[in-house]
Amino acid sequence: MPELPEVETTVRGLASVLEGEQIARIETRRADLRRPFPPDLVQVMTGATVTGLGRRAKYGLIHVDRGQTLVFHLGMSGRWRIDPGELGAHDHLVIETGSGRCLALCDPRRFGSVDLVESEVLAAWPAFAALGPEPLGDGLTVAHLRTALAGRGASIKQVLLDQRIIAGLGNIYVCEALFRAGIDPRKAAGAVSAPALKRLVPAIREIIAEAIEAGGSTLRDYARPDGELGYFSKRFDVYDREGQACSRSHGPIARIVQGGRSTWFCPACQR
DNA sequence: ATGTCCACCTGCTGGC
DNA sequence: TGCCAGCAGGTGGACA
Repeated sequence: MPELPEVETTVRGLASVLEGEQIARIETRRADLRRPFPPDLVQVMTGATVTGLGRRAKYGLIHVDRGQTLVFHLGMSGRWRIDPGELGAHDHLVIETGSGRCLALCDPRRFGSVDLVESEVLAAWPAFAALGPEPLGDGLTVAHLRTALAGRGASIKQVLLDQRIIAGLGNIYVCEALFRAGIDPRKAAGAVSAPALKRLVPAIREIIAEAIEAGGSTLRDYARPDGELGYFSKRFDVYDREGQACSRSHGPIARIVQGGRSTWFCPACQR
């Protein structure tokens, strides 16, 4: 699943196909993903011109000239296939452009979603209204984290997965950022020291920026929309590396479960 | 409010 | 070889 860097990579891939293009045809091939497709999706999008692409947190945005924005989320297993040729069982939404290009939203687990939102009030859309700052934006500061984490007894790992604190971090990049900042993922969020928060902010920015630069990560079922592989997965320090040697301390990477999800970290480096 | 658990769904991997 | 348990990038609802 796509975290922020994978969604950003996806959006850039889609932009190269959709920007300025007319949507000649759009087809839903089942009734729902996580939620039903919007009932007016086909009517609104057919014949519309794409005015721009965007991203907020892990959501991709396709703006059209009818004051509406198609908002998609890739869930755990979603990806867009560009000019797929033959459609498969998990290609649930298909878009054809005026110049004959084809896009298929493929999502085997169907944890993703597609919504239609009025572009003017996008920021007030319920799923967006509560989101925290973007990791690469001006809003992610030590002061913000200090306030947002104050008094929180849950582990820093779990709290950083909360999209209201920072928008767009997922399991991979939280693990990687905590490693880079040298913070024990089990530590209560409110007990993380000021110097540690000062390391955490640039650690998050760097990880996310490097991952976008590398074109996202490639795991079990993620690929860039153009079919090329992302290279960031080769650079993980801790994610999915249980038992392997830490690049810094050379001690073994540990795996624990927090909130039902795996956390990988180096017990020697992260305190 | 905060924290914890679990459901949603399919596919892959590793152990027996 | 085959089967089955366990696990996977996220979100959000139900509970204490």
